[in-house]
Amino acid sequence: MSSERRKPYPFDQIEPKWQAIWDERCAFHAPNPGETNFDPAKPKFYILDMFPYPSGAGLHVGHPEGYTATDIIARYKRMRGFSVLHPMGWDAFGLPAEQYAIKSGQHPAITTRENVAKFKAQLKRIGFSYDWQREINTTDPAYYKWTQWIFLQLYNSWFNPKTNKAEPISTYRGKNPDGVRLAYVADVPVNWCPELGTVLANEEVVDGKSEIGGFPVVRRPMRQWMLRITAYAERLLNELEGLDWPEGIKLLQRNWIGRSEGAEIDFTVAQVSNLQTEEDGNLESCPTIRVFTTRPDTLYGATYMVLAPEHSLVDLIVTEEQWPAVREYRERTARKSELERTDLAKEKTGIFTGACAIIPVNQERIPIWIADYVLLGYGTGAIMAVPGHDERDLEFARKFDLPIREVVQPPGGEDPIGFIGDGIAINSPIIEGLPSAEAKRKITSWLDERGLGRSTINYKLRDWLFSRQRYWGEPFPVVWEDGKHRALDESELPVVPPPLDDYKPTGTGEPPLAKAKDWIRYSEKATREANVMPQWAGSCWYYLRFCDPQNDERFVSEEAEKYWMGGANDEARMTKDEGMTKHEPPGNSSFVIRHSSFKSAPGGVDLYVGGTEHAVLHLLYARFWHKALFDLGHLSKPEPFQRLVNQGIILGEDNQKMSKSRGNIVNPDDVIDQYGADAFRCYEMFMGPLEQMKPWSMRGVEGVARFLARVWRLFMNENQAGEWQLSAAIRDVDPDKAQQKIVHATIKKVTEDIESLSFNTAISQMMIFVNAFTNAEIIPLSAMRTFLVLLNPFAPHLASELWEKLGAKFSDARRDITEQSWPSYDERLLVENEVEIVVQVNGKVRDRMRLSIHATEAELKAAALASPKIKALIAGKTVRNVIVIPKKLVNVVV
RNA sequence: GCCGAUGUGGCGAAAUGGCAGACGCAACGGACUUAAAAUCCGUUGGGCUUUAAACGGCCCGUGCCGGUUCGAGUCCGGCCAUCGGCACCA
Repeated sequence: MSSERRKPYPFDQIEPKWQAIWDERCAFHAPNPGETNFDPAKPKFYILDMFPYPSGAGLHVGHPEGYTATDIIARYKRMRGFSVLHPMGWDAFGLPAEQYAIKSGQHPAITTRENVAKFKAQLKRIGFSYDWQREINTTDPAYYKWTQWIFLQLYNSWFNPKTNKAEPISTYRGKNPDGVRLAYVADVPVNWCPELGTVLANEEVVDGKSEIGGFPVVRRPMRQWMLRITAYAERLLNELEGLDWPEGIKLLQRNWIGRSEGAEIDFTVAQVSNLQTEEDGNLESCPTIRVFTTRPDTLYGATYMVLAPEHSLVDLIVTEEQWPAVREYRERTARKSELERTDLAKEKTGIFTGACAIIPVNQERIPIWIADYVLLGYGTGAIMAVPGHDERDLEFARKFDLPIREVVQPPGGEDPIGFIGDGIAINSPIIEGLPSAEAKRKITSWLDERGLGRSTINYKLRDWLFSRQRYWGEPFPVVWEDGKHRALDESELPVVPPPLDDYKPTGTGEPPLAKAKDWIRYSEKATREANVMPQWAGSCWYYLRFCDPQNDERFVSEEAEKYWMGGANDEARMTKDEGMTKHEPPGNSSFVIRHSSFKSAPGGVDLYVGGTEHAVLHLLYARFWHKALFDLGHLSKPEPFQRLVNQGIILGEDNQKMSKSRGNIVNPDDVIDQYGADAFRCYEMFMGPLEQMKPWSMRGVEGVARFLARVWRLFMNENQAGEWQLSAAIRDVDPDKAQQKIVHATIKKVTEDIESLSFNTAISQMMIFVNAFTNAEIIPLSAMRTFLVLLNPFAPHLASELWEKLGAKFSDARRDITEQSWPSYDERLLVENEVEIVVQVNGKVRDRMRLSIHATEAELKAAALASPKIKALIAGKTVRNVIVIPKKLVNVVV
């Protein structure tokens, strides 16, 4: 462009100016207890964004969506007298920096530093009111020292089933403490990704390929660090209840945890050819196979049994003649990658072992098969197959021509074969004629009495695979000596990884750190653990560190934790919000801050905003760590995040997901260059409901920018010389009645809409306000001041500047707008004397009339029936009913 | 297959069971201007109709079908479509 287009208002000067002022004054620093300026009378409010991974690509418009929402609330809450904790940091360990290091040889720390600087500059440009003194970085040794410390807490504790909580390992009385630690070592079949040279967690594998990069993944057994999250399955499930999270997210977590009630049943193996060689002289005690089932009432319907191919008893029971086929099958399944296993899910495969099992209730013999549709990791890795009442078993039985037996009579009289619901037990002597629920109970206790089974609860949730064969992550504070692991002492933290000449994976599964020969050697006898922690580790507890980010004595001081994450302040917060008008949109309860729940709120962070992609993993892992630390007495509440809100994805202008390949990515910097940060913020919020997916539109940004320019021109005129000066129309006079009304209506609407996170409609109301004043000859100062305060959370630079301009002319100005308190409204000023009443005939609007709001039902009815239009419509018909809704409408039914 | 979310003008959307489409975009018309941009004012769901023109009047309309109700975008039942998650979990 040859000549720069004139800006509709000078945002390019205003915005950097105020950002510099805020920075210089540390305007948004939240003091901790004990710090000067700390005001114990103020209730706290902890509002948190999911901190980003600072990628080389920089910020995209999706990031600031949630960040803008939280910034509005943070600014609003401050103006309502809260002490607001609103921090930002960097989740900076991760693969991209490491892969760049592999290519360039540059240490990932350098890449990370550059990317962080870029992200931070971009965020600052948007004018977010973060407390930058609390900035943290997961790759900073001062930070990950405490990540390692938390690992030590897990390592040094166990889950006591009697107390249902974690306790120091010293309270464990058993023989094998290493078998019960919350952090333990196990040889597990893992998802090995040869391309990345690392192991991936199940959830990092999508369709048999790595989530990052899309490389093929195969199963391979390896020694790994695991975290015993399964010990917390029950609590992670039950304690969801007290959280103000979207129901959908809670459901996702419930399904992920996957609790199911059922029974374990022991089956004796009937023919054991190899037993003699395996266990000499102990022929009497035949092995038993334990199965898990949710339908013990279908025990009589079991016609065969299936073990997972990797099941340890397979070797023991397989017969001589079946041995080659079984071995071949096992090798074939082991070779299958995850991808093939899911792809081939359509067709069931399996092989007979030659052995038989005995049904404990009737001594009947059934064949034992192995098949990969039975998973080793779930239940006992073995099932009793009831093809009559299970789809998978039915498919398998039909393919291999195994018998099918009916043992449940469906209630509706449909075909029992393939019926999987509850019905009446048939062909089942012990429970004959009982409904399924009762039959389950009876047969389970029958088995229990005879030591043949027991009721059990199973979870889909698996223990957390916690080690990675990478460089750019937290090293474990662990050494190995004589094949045994040993934790380092707290005093040896942080364990800092050495720089390497070459960050390439070794390809053998050995982590890159193994190359650092000097570092690995811990002492004469001991060597360091060479694995590192996964990226989740740092993000599992960052919200705690924000409470006290510089502490080098503790991961967070007790006092700070208690204040920001604790409940001591709940009362005060409630009182503070009493008297505020709230409306609860029905069926949308997740939108509303439920102040009534504060008293018993289990969570510490008051509002946590981020994307749905973290619905299970991050949120579940963080809850797990939080509970363990809570059990060990380090935290005051059992849950980390009281209220959770997910922002929706922002699509490109073409309604497609933004991506490089589609070329539809919108860069926030470009938007801000052209329209300013305030317009960018307001547009992000004006697009639609926060939680909804919605497409970007540059035209839409323009519209919002136009609104802000109208705000500017409401206050400012251009003089002959083309300079902006405060409008002479603004005078210190009382607003008239109509103006009064719109001021208070706007306070009410904006306040309620911020509380319910309906930012789009709050902005609409402010547009209505501005439209109403645009052509006023005299603009009352007080109305403008109120308006600027309402606008401030949304467009803080513009509001600050105009507030300052008003202050320069009118001596009543008191400090910056950020220090003003939020206005309250007077409901009485919103009430009109007269109101329009709609008159309907059979539910259709036929007339309207203006009546006093005090008109009685009888008066309304009379007025409606007296209307000429209505008279004409109901002429010759009998009025059957008249419904009167005071202040609203009259419906005449004929 | 299972679970969840969503479906309203040309577009983004709004609507405690009570006037569907607030607010914004786009479009069109007007004012200002030598002109354009910017700005300001107005019109704008579809169809039919009265009229010289205007004012008006009527019908239809919130994915589809049904129900509850004086009254349904909203509540209930059944379907369809799109998006997201899970996927042999016994």
